[in-house]
Amino acid sequence: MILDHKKVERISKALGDPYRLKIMEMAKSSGGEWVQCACIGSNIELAQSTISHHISQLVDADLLIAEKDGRNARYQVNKEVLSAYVNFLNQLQG
Amino acid sequence: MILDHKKVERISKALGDPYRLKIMEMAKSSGGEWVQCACIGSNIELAQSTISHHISQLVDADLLIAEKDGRNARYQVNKEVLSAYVNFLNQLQG
DNA sequence: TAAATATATCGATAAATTTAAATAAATCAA
DNA sequence: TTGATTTATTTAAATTTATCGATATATTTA
Repeated sequence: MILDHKKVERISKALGDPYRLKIMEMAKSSGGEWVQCACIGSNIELAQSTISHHISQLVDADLLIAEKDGRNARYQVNKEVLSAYVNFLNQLQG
Repeated sequence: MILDHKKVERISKALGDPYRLKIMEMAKSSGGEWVQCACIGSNIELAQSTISHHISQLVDADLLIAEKDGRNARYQVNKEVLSAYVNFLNQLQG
């Protein structure tokens, strides 16, 4: 998968925030499993609406894959996009 | 080299702008050689002060190594930091 | 059906970022 | 030394982003 500049910008921006980095790490530490939105909320000291907004940005950047389960939502790291982003960065090294 | 979260945030933010991405690519395409600041300026349609500001952000994030040569400045991609950033991202894949 | 729960969206405001004009500082060249 | 050149800094305006409270939507449970 090849990312265009707009996409790389979107991903970088999404990763440029401490709370969103924390969310990514929580999604990762679940070892490939889905992470509940509620679980994220209980570990970050921000309003629920703010957390929802942060998650949206990660999903919009395709860094997280979202899934609805009844009234809950759960998320997973999108390894394919992350690895395409890494490829772009490696190519930046010359 | 291991990057803390603050550093990762700083790097991501620096990469989250189209002009700064363009600057990084210009620095890369020089094949390990130094790129003149003036060269960057002549390829980006922004005010000189704005470009200088963008470059500062890349240098502050340690994505670019800066060197002064008389009244000129030149830059190089910091491969070590870029690769540490890539390591962080890979580790995010679980 | 009604109440409770989980998440998303909207509107307002605060904070941060982007941009450029003006200016400063340093160096080069005549 | 004087004037031109290159880059950095300062300041201010415009734009974008972050945050939260209130509310909406969808779903589960009693």
